[in-house]
Amino acid sequence: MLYSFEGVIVVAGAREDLMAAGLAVFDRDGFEGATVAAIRARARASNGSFFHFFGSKKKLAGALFLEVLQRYHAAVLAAIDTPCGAREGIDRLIRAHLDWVVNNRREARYLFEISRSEWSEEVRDAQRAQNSRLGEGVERWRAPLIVSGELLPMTPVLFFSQIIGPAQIFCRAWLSGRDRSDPRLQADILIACAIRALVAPQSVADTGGTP
Amino acid sequence: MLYSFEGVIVVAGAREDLMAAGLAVFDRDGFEGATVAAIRARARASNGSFFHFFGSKKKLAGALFLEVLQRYHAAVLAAIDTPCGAREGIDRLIRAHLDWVVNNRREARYLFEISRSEWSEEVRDAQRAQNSRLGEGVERWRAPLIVSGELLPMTPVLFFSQIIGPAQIFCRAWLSGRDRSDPRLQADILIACAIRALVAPQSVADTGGTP
DNA sequence: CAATACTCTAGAGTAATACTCTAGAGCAAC
DNA sequence: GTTGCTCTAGAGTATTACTCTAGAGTATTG
Repeated sequence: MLYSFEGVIVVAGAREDLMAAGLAVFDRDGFEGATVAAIRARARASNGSFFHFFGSKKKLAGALFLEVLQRYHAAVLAAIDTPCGAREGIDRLIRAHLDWVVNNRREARYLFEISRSEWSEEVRDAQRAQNSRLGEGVERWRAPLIVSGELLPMTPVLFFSQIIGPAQIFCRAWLSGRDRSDPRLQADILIACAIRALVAPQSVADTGGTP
Repeated sequence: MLYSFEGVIVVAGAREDLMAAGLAVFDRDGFEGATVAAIRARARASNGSFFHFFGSKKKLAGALFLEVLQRYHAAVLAAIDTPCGAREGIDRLIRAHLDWVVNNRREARYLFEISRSEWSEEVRDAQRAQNSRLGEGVERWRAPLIVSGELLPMTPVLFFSQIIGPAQIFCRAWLSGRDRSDPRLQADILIACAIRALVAPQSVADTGGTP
């Protein structure tokens, strides 16, 4: 079913309702606690509909995972779609990650906490494809900066691990409720550490680091 | 039941058998796929025994989580129990983490992949207590190095996020099977990045970095 | 229009499984 | 011997993921 809402084309229908309901129920009850009945009820869909669109609870979870992953990647890529230097890009990437997690808590909780890695091959392949597309996007921004000597040379995964890894420690603590303080409060210091780890020394001196 | 095996006192019995069986079955089938029947069968314990010791499947999982967490923390703390400088300590901490994950794949998979944060308050409190004990241990090593100016001053959690965060990206990819290559291959470069992020600049020059 | 095929809805029924309950064996204390 | 406690045993129950059959709605084709 297609209709427009406030000028934007919106896709709705039982399938989309079920996925939205799934996200909500997974967030409230966790993966184990979430029952198909609860998801069906929230989406006002019959049992037949549920198993027509998704063959199982796990397949719904897999479809949801890929959709949320896509939205997350889009948010990260959007941070560096306009050209910028090494420090500026690192700043934007880390802030994009923190912002997305805080502004999309439900989705982030699902992506990083609730969803398990017991996906089917199909889902895993799609995940790999998504990951490499994200990698390519980041590389388009990063490669020239390695050539110009602003960024230290390293593998794409290692670079990403330095950007996202430390931030994720705070995000996971916040998402699980273990820590109440907004992870964005750590943005400045996380960025400073990442710049020291990733930006070439002379470049640090050039642009003038914090005194 | 207590008996000694090769000179070491070993505790065994239905409770321990069930926990070991739980770890094995969770590793093989994931949390969802693991059935109480499978765990019981592997431990050769009756249904009554299972629910006598652990009131539910989740409580077994919680007990297992705390036990594995304790072993992991012990391994990390052991890395810095003998005095050492900033660079040496960072090196040891990162290697200890990577080594533990690779040498205890089952436990690591359980800790970082399978077990989720849907624990009871009791388990979460115990987790917090464990975490702060780890934090204290790390601080005993770190505090003097901040005073002496070798390490940059920052909060304990931020420091830990820089040590563990990037390494975890590789460990999770390896644990999930997404990436086959041994995460320990990244040790040197992860350590180099962490040193740039955490060690005071003059100290970097002093000790002579890799050319 | 009629016939057909296809998508989706509906809900009763089934099999699996986490958990409960009652009974009792083994053992220690007194 | 009796009592009390810990642990074992397994039959029974309630929940829940999933299957199956039937049919309504809708597009397609002759």
